[in-house]
Amino acid sequence: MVSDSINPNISVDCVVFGYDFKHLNVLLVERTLIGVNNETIFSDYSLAGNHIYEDEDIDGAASRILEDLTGFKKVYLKQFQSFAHPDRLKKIRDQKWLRSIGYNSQNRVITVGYYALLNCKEVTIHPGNRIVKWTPVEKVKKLAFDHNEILSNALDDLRLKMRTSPIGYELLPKKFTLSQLQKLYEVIYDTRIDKRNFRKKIAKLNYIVPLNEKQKGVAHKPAQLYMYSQEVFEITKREFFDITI
Amino acid sequence: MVSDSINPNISVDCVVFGYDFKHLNVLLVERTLIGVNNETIFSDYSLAGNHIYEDEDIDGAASRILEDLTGFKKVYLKQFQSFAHPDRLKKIRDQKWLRSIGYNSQNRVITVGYYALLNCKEVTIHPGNRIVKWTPVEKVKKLAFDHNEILSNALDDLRLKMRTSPIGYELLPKKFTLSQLQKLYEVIYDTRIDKRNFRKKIAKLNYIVPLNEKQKGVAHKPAQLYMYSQEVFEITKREFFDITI
DNA sequence: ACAAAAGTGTTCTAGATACACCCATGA
DNA sequence: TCATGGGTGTATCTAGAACACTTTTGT
Repeated sequence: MVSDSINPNISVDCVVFGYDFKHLNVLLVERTLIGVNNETIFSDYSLAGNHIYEDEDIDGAASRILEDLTGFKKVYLKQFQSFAHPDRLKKIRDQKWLRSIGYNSQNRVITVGYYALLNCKEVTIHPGNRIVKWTPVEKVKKLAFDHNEILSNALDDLRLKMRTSPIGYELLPKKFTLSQLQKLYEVIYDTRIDKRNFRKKIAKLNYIVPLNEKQKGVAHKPAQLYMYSQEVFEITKREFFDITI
Repeated sequence: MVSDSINPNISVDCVVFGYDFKHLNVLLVERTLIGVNNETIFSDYSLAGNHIYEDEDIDGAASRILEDLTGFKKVYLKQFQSFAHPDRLKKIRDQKWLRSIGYNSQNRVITVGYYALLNCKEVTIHPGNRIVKWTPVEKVKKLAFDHNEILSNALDDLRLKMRTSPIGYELLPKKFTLSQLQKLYEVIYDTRIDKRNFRKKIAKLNYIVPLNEKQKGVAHKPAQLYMYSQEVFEITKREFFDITI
């Protein structure tokens, strides 16, 4: 399928967002530079990213990188922005790192940013030989390259996109409760929502479908489970005109 | 400032939108391939685009391309999507064209898509030695390369963006009437809006400021002129939570 | 029996929609 | 004086906001 020649000028970076019912997390990959005497020169984190193959589409490259790192395929993945500042890989530690892994550190590299949405509890990460960790987005420290900027723009785009399309469900398990959905909005927009008003609003959306099933094994009244139906959404959505600002 | 070495793998394409109070137009550049006997092999249109210089940022490259073509600088310009399909330049006529202008037609090229917003009546295009024309977006025929796809995605992004940020004003002159603004929304969303309701809505937006000035020289009651104030918008905007779908 | 989250209704306010006539100007 | 687009108000309906108690389960 894919040739073994990579394009040295084009890479893809994936911001992998995962929701665990408490925080919005991002999946970070450890980057540790070891010196000749086996000492650690530095250790920090980066987003999941890599160069693309010459005969590979970028959407395909993004899924490949995600599958490589996590072991699963069917994940919501959206291209949101490209980053191409000539100096984006020119910080000293980034240059050292690039040379250590055998790259020509003088190459101009444009990276295409994607974000992935998934539910932490529904998936298991198979990181191969890399060390990865989930970090709540508000606790992320200084990352490799321009990855803080990439993360921050991904978050902005996610917040915007969630207001105009039903993508929040990608961060939840197939079957979810209304409280889990409400908490998701509260976490992403850092706000509080009234439970009764929220439920009235959701009740009007016919693409959020109640199932004949309740939560089990919880130490309180078990909640009704719901699913999101893409099919119902497609059929019932309508164009609207609104100057929301 | 800018070195003379271009990056053969990275280009920028600008979708230049212009509003003329009747249509949303896009600026197209003629592409004519002339044979050895001076016969026209084909003639069609493309978006405004070019490769970037090695030491140039892509935002800078986009403004440069826009300035080259139109002769003006201060234009709203937004990156919206990158296009990187391996076969995007592989159609026969595109290959012929690339060879005729001295490019290696086998190069893999990723292009970063931008759109520009301006008012046709407020600007004069200085296209240099190129032939350009404004075309209403709904009348655009088959374009060069993957430019129809780029245009169509730019339009989708513009329609989405206009719902959540005040960018429509970039398509109007500095001073505009409420009817011109209403018509803009009607054209872009292909819809009809009730005049009284529209005006009530606008009246609530304090960043659309009435001026002490009216239209002149029109064969009917002259309209009140308004301006958009970015400054007022920045100060009065507030975050909002909304599941609009 | 207690702790924990689920689930539910009413009142008030604000915004959306539908709709028709008079006004100021240039030709 | 006519043609053209500018400008205005009311009544109805729908959606948003504020607010507190009972229910069901596991421990």
